[in-house]
Amino acid sequence: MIKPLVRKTLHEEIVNQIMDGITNGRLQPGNRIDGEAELARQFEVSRNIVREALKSLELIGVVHTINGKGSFISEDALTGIELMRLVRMMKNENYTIDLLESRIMIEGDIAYLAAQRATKKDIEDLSIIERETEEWIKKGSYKFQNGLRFHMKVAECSKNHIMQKFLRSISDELTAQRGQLILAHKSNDELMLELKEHISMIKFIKERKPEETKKVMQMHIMRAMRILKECE
Amino acid sequence: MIKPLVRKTLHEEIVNQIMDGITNGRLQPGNRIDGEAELARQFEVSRNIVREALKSLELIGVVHTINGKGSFISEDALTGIELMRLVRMMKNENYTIDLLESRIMIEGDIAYLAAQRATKKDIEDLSIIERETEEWIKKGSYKFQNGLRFHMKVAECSKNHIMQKFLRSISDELTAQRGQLILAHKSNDELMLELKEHISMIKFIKERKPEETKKVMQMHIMRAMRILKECE
DNA sequence: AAGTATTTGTCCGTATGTATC
DNA sequence: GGATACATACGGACAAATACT
Repeated sequence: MIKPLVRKTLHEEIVNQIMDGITNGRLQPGNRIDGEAELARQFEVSRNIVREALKSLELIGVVHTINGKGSFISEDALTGIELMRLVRMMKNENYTIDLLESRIMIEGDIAYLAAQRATKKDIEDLSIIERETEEWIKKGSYKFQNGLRFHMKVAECSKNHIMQKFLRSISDELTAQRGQLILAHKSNDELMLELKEHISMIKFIKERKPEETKKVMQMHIMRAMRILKECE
Repeated sequence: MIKPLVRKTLHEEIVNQIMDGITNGRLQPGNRIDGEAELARQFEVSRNIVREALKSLELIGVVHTINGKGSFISEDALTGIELMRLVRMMKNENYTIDLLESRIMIEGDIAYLAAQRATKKDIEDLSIIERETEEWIKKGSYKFQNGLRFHMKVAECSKNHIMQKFLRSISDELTAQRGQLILAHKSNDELMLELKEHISMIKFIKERKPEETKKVMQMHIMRAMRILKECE
């Protein structure tokens, strides 16, 4: 067996230790953490290192620091930690299939909500996007990023901001991992077929048919999944 | 009008500027960022401040640093940024309703998958959890955290690690925000009713009935939502 | 193959602003 | 107001990793 040869940096080590402390209950939400100087002494590192760790944890809301008072474990520290681990998992290509499956589920839910909640203006916007996309395809200047516009607008129609942001993260990650690959394997015919599904969805949203909208959306994304699997 | 009086720290400002740069396309994935010394000169701050910002961004995978070479924008930098913004949104109590709705959707999906994929051992585990919970309720020693055990095990049955982690984040956040509140308003009768629903779900999972499992799960969570709304 | 410049990793000392009692 | 504890911020220094010649 070959060694992993990861040279962990000191601040990274401190971040992990604090996270673990919270996960296993040793550090409780609301508790004050020792001062920077004291932590530096305990970990036997410089204060700069402690600060780098603390500021990192602060960014994801695991701790919060009050000038002159000290640093405290946030009440909802676990949220940040779990989302942190979710980031790591999403970026690990071993979970690409889970990611795609998540997208199918989430987009289905979002489509369902969109059909219930889209305003008249929302539906107009969807139609405009669809027409523009059609022109781009015909011109041959279609880019992967264009394909996401429709999906993001549907997410907006759902009026659920959490699901919207989560879908955005998933899509960004999938794009980074396989965006070019997927697009390269899409013929113009396939793009036009996807466009027809878009139109079909707009119709169902307009008619307020959540279940139908959801089904078309899921079929729609499953094709991308099939294309992905084919070229592996 | 009164001033907002936000005293932003320097490293925070740098974090935001780099994030914005990536979002608006000025900084492209793969690009190298100027060295720490150079950035310190540009921002007119010390190197330590720059490092605090860079290490924070590294934790959420927006940049990665190689010793002796420099810092680079990650290919999937947007994923980290969007998940970062999701953390902020989840922690903002204005979005509690969106959060609960998300939980209803996600748990429905997870229950659906669980009914398709649970192994025999999974189902045994679920039964054990249910029996233990029943005893706790009868003893009167039921805690909110116990209620989550069943849900987390169902998530495990789904075999989708991404959805599992996301549900965990949502649940953690809801617990932090309203955990005590919800539990305080649950009578023993209500707890027993929930237990019956758990048993019903286990039955549907055993019989491989995804749609039914999903429906019970969603009803199950909607009751918590109603209790939440009642005591506002 | 060896040497030099660049860049990150780490530490130290010091000064200042802020909160608490 | 004064003392204390703490976070914020600065600048200098050297080691370790990397790149280039």
